[in-house]
Order: sequence, then structure tokens, then C-alpha cells
Amino acid sequence: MEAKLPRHTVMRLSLYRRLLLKYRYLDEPYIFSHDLARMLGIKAVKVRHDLMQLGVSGDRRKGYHVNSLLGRISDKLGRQGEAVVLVGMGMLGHSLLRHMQGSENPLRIVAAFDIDPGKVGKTFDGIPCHGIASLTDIVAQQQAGIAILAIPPDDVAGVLPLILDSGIRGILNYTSLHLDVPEGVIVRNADPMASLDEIAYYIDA
Amino acid sequence: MEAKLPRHTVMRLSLYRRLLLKYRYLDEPYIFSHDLARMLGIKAVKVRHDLMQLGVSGDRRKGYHVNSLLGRISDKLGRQGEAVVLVGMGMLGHSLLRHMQGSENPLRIVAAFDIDPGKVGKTFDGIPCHGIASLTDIVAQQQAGIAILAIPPDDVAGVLPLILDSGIRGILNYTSLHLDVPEGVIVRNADPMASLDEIAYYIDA
DNA sequence: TCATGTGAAAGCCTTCACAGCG
DNA sequence: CGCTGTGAAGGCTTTCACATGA
Repeated sequence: MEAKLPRHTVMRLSLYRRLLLKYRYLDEPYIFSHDLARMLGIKAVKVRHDLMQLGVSGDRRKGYHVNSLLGRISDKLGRQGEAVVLVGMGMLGHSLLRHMQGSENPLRIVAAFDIDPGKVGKTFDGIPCHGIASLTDIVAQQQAGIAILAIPPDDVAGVLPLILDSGIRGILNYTSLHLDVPEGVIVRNADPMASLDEIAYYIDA
Repeated sequence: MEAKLPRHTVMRLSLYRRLLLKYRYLDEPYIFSHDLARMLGIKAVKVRHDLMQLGVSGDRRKGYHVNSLLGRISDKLGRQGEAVVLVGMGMLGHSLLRHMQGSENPLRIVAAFDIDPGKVGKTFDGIPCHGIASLTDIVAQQQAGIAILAIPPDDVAGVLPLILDSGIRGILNYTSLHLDVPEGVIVRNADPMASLDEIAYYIDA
């Protein structure tokens, strides 16, 4: 895990993987860059450049070998079983959990947390919900590296420090606030509003 | 609405707007690019370049006038009251709805849709839920331009054509599938998995 | 001096153009 | 030919460097 791939390539590898997992059911052992591209709405040359970075080679007559490709992509993307915790089991958190559990997913959600005592101790879709106070212990114990943050904005100031102390190195942020994190922790924002604003701008163009 | 702004600038304008709306409560009429930048975790020069595109000017001693800035940003971003429909009132759709309704939001969610007859006719957080069959009529009647798509993957093939026929020009896609849309319709993907995969890759770097 | 305003450089990503091979 | 493989060009975004003005 040393050779850094371009950021956009990483995002697409994730798409390729999911698509190939479905494609595998067709019992078609090979796929053309062109077909992969069409199914994702991108250009074939972009697919080939991405796969070039992985060091995989295609066969000029048959295309790329699906299983080899899947293996190579999964090698390069984060470890298969990386443990993820879900912070905030409100309606959004719960629906994200269900969404994850329902799909073929290389990451494992290992625990959920909430401040509502009515939720602590219960199990949601097979995942136990703990109080925020036990976050540090459980993250350490499960060796979780990623947190999904789905709490109300007012709770962020109180909860973020606990997450950072726990050793979490990546956060998928569903709140509308900017998270101030130390160097080395990475944040990806998933708040719907910015996306909607962007769409609203471009549909009037 | 003709002068096209750079794509990343548009996304940031949305962030500036939300931040400034909160900042306004401080009764501080001016703000420095440097402060705006710090609160969002970006560089001040990026903020100034963005604001340059809007044609606003700051005062060298006081910074930018907050209310003028807000006005100019809202002018440039999509029309204030753009109507949005929510397709899919499962747990994810419902939580997105609640998330939107709960926050200061320049876009209006005007209707929801689901295939489940048990949901049709009910009202969720003040928004009526209709059957998919009436999507075309209601979108036309409300002049909605944007749809949020939060349905199971298996339903996409059946529902997407209805959305495209209805005149929707922008889709925020929460499904894991690539949406094949005609030129002129814009799609932004919000599926959590790709973001998680990307995070998982970078935390091991 | 400190903040804005701005052209130019640097960096990153996509697309083009074409070589090479079955 | 049609596909893969790949350097180079082109476009977009960020960052640098510095002019300007209170």
C-alpha cells in the first residue's frame, strides 16, 4: 500500500469492482474496457488508463479477465475487511446502516453509537448500539479505522473529539458542518445540500 | 444565468452561503476571506478567486460585506425556490426528507413518491406521498426540476423512464447504479459505498 | 503592515492520437 | 480492422507571487 493512485482513479476502481461483481454472474470470463466504460457512462480510454495504474493487462482479443481484475482492484483498494463504526443512529444513521448491510460490501460495520439512552443496548439490523462513552474502547477493540458520522449539527462539537481520540483515521461526514481534524485524518463530506445546490445551478444553464 | 462558473466554485458557493447564513447571527457585518477559509478548511486565496468570479469586491480593511455577499451568491446559484421531488420514501428517503426539512434550505421539497400502496396518500413531515404513476403530472404541475432518487436498485429500470419523461433535469442519485440519462439531464451520485472505499484506500497510505 | 485582487505557474485529470499486436 | 497500451496535448483547479491600496 505505497504506490498512491490518483484520487479519481480510486473512486472509479470502487465502481469497477461493484460492476464486475455483478458482471461475474454472467459467466463471461472477459470484459472489454469499452463495455465497462459504457455501463458506467465514461470513456473507454479512461478505464484503460485506470487499469494501467493497477498494472493489469488485457488481452487484445478478449479484453480483461474479470476475476484477475477483481483480485487486483481489491488488492489495491483498502483492506477487504476494514471495520467501520456508525456514529448516530437516528433515522439517517439507521437507513445508512440498512443500505450497507443490504449490499455486497467489502467493509464491515461493526458497531453503532448514539447518545439516546433509549437506543443504547438495542440491536439494529444485527448491529449493537452503544453509548457514545464507550466509543473509544470499542473502536480500539475492533480496530475500526473509519467512522460514518450521522448526528445533528449541535452534537458535533461534543462527539468529534471522542472520535478523533479513538484513533479513527477516516470520517464519512453526513453533517452539514466542516470537521476540523488533524493532519492524517481524512474527511469526505456527504451532505446532500451542496449536491442539490450544484444541480440547481447547472439545470438552469 | 449564462456566465458559467467553474464547477468546484459552484460547490463552494453553496458552502459559503450556509456558513454566512450562520455568521449573520453574530451581527458582524463584514468577514475576511481568511476567516471564511479557516472555517471551511480551505485557503483564503481560493475563497478570493471564487468571489472574484462573482464580481464582488471586498474592503481591504474590513473584508467582504456579508449581506452583499449572500445576495450575490444566491443570485448566482440556482433559483431560490427551485422545486424538488423525492422519489422513494423508504427509510433513506424519509430520513433525507427530514434532514432537508430541518435545515435552512433554499430548495423546496414539494412532493414524495413511492410504489408501496401503504405509503401513498400519507403525509411525511408535511410532504404528501403519491403513487409513482402520478409523477409526471405532479412534476409538471409543480414545475419541479430536480429529483432525489432513493429507491432499491431493482426498481430503477422501471422508475427512471418516468422521471426522464416528466421533464426533470437534475437527479441526485442515491442508488448504487449508473443512471443512463439523455444529454441535458445532469446526475450527481451520492451512493455511500464509493466514498467509503475511497476513505479506506487513503487511510492506509 | 495586512488584506484584497490577479496574472502566471504548477499540478492534476481527461482526452487525443497513434503505435502495436492478434 | 478492433482492441489494448501509452505518451502528449488540452483543460480545469489550486497555489504561488506580487501589485495595490488603506
